[in-house]
Amino acid sequence: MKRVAKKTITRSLLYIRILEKLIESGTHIVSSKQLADMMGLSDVKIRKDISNFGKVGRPRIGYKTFELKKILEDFVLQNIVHAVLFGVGNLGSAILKYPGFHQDRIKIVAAFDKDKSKVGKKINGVSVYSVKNAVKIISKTHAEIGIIAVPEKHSQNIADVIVSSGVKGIVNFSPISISVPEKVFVRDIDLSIEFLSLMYEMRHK
Amino acid sequence: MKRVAKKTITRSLLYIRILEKLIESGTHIVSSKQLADMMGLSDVKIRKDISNFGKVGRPRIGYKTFELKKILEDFVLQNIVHAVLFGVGNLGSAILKYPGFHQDRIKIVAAFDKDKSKVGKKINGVSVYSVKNAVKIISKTHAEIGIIAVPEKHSQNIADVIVSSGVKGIVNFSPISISVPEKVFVRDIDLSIEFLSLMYEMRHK
DNA sequence: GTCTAATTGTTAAATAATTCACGGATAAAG
DNA sequence: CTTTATCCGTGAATTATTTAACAATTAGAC
Repeated sequence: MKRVAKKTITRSLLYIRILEKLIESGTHIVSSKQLADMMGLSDVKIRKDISNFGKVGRPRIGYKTFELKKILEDFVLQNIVHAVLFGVGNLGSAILKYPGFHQDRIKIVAAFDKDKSKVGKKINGVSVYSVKNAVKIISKTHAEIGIIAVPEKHSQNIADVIVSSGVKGIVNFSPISISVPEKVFVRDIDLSIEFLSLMYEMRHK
Repeated sequence: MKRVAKKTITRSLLYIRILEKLIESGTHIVSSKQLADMMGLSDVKIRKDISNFGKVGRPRIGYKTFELKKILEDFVLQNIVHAVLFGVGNLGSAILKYPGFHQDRIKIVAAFDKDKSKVGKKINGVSVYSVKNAVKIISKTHAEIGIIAVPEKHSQNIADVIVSSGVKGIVNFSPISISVPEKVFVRDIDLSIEFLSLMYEMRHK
């Protein structure tokens, strides 16, 4: 199978989401231009992206929303993703309650915190456990992704715990780069950097 | 002035943060290799990035931490960034309390919510106002960035408010693309997409 | 002072992503 | 049945980014 560009993958996930909305609203056909307008992209980029997955559109008509969604899903999604969260502070709690995960295909199956007063509680239906039990619970829940939302000074420590549990994917919200074995993939979500780089862009264009 | 690559900018912001830590810990000199190890990058990429801003290192020695930080700051940062937040729900509250903004150069100067029970309160020192007063307060506080953390169905509406207030930068946390005039810059932070694209990467490498 | 090893800075090559240009398909009109 | 306007798919060109290769510099050893 041909290698698909990373950016094509993330855009395809967005296409799927828009297609879901279109289908829900009863739209059966959509053109690349219409999709482009909805997403603020160029139509040719959308056609190019889709072309990675076969010839699915019809000239003079467009794409069948349901069919296109199905094809994109087959290529870029798999089953529901199970994740565990480390750190039930302000950010961690917000993540547990984030509504986007429900409609989408992400399920947080357990949360961990050092704070004993939080352990044993449930937040948005997710139980909070002691970090000590993390490895055991991760293997029991078949979690595939670990989320780091602990204070910066504990991030590397938690990363080590996640790695030792065998999980191969980490979403890191702390503003520090964690070091992990090569086979473990990390996504850094760094709020400050987003703001500051946006500011740079605003100044320089 | 020569155009600097977008990715170089975001990495430079990370360099600044690491340099701050090094300076704080009393480190005066650092090599590109050391920086690279700390950040999980290649040393040549770091030298290439820095070379955009002049010849600042010394062969056989490395970079003076303070000097390098100063030079990077001069190029990629400006004064403190003032932002306003729309939506004081779970995510919005977490953003208001996010500790990374304090050390870094971002200050949230006001928050807005539709919910009357929230208006008038202060969260982490930031006052919550009615959305009706947004334009007025934005101009008074000289905010440069608007943050959208409202439920998806109100995102476009809030984006319009932000645009009408003259703000030229938006950080959008809602999982929907907002449409704004060309002169307004948007950063989408989409949690679901991060998880799902990470999952794709894990499967395909 | 000379040599050596380490480290920067830079040009060139390779890779990745986007945009352009246009051929091909086809629905709809007449 | 023919024409026409529209929309998809794609190879080529362009632009952006990373990686490789190596020349230049210099601190430190002797």
